[in-house]
Amino acid sequence: MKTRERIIQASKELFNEQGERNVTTNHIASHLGISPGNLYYHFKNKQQIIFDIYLTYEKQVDEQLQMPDDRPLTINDKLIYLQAIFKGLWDYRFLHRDLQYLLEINEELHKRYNDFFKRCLSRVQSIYMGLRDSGIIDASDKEVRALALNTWILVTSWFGFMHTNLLIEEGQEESLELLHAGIYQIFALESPYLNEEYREPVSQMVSSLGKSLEQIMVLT
Amino acid sequence: MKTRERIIQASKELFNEQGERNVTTNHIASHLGISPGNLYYHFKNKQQIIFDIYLTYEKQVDEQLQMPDDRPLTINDKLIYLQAIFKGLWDYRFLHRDLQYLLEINEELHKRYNDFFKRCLSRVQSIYMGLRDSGIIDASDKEVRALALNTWILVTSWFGFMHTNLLIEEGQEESLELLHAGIYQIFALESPYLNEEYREPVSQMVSSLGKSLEQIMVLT
DNA sequence: TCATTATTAGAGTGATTACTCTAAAGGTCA
DNA sequence: TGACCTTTAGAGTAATCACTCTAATAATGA
Repeated sequence: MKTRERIIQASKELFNEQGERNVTTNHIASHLGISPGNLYYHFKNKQQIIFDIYLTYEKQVDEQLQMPDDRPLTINDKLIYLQAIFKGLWDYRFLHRDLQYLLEINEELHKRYNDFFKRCLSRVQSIYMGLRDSGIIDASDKEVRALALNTWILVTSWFGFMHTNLLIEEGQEESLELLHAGIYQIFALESPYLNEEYREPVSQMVSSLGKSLEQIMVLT
Repeated sequence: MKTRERIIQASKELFNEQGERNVTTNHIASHLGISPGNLYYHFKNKQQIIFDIYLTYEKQVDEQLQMPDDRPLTINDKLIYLQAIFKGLWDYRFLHRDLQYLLEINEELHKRYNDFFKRCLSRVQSIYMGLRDSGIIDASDKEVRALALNTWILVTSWFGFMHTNLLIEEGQEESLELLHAGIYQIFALESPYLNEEYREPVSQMVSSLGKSLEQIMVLT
């Protein structure tokens, strides 16, 4: 792998594990066994590394939120959306963790993120409207808009919430379990709008994923 | 006001306005026109200032979430809860903004916050159960628990969301408007569980508060 | 009044950090 | 081979920050 690419990869991992604030450019360089000079040959500053990581994140989410244009949405589609989005959030969790600061110090990133947010919100709304067209949920346009926004906030805040409110160590096993708990919470958000005939199958599907947060919290 | 109290006040304001990361102890001291030595005479370090601010926040929320033990809950109670909580969140918004980092560097704070969270979640559940006892909402225990958790996450993430996704300046007018939009979103969260006869009055009450986020976002 | 304690000023310090500069090494191609 | 461009090393630097130290001043109380 090219040095530039290695820097992006390593930075992403270190930022995720330790938080952007705790990872210096010298840390990144020494983690890769390269010199600070080399790092700054490839990136003009730390912000640019972050910006480049963000671009890969944005691209990934944009692809994940595509709607199938040839067929109606199913409840399984919804599950796949959520799993993909939560996985992406996990892989780039430092972004949402330090978002306020990162946007504050980089206006270009802030603008770009704002456009991204609007696009995402619109997509989430479309997904819920797609589910309505498929007869899976029943909600007014106004309800769909409020639901989409609440979904967005909940999803993007999920790992932050987990980290602050439960004593989480960085372990694959646990993170996966808590990811499922996040999906569970999102389904709880939309479940009141589910049409009668879909309640049981959706409930089955969600509970087969893993533990709910409720179940996890009893244990901790 | 005593110097110690002035330090707490000024720190809280500066942290809120600029973020804890951007406010140094020297900033705080010079903002108050006192020497760094003086500041460190009253507090052994920056963490202790934060901890003391946190304690006032915790105390305030604990008081706000008391249930009336002599009468059933009304929809107006719910509104008052939300207004108080959102106001408190605004007054201490730096805490939730930098929560992950702040808990990470101070184990005592982390433990204390964890207890606080559990207590709050339990209170929010009680409030929803109180509303159920009053015949205002209709939801199973399981639904109430999921609803309470989603409410908590949404509320504590609200100002962070606002700051990152809308281009907000620090102005009283705007902040108040966005506070109302937050209340609007929370009511959207619980509205599916409202009993038929309360839908109209609640909807009236909420819309009389101010603009929804939807209305605000069109303008920006 | 005077001794004692509480409060304050302000210069200073060691550690950290983002980033720079120069020169060397490696690769490419005529 | 040798000219030229790309990549790398690594010492260094200016700025910043949390915090310390000493001595002066104010408050308190016998």
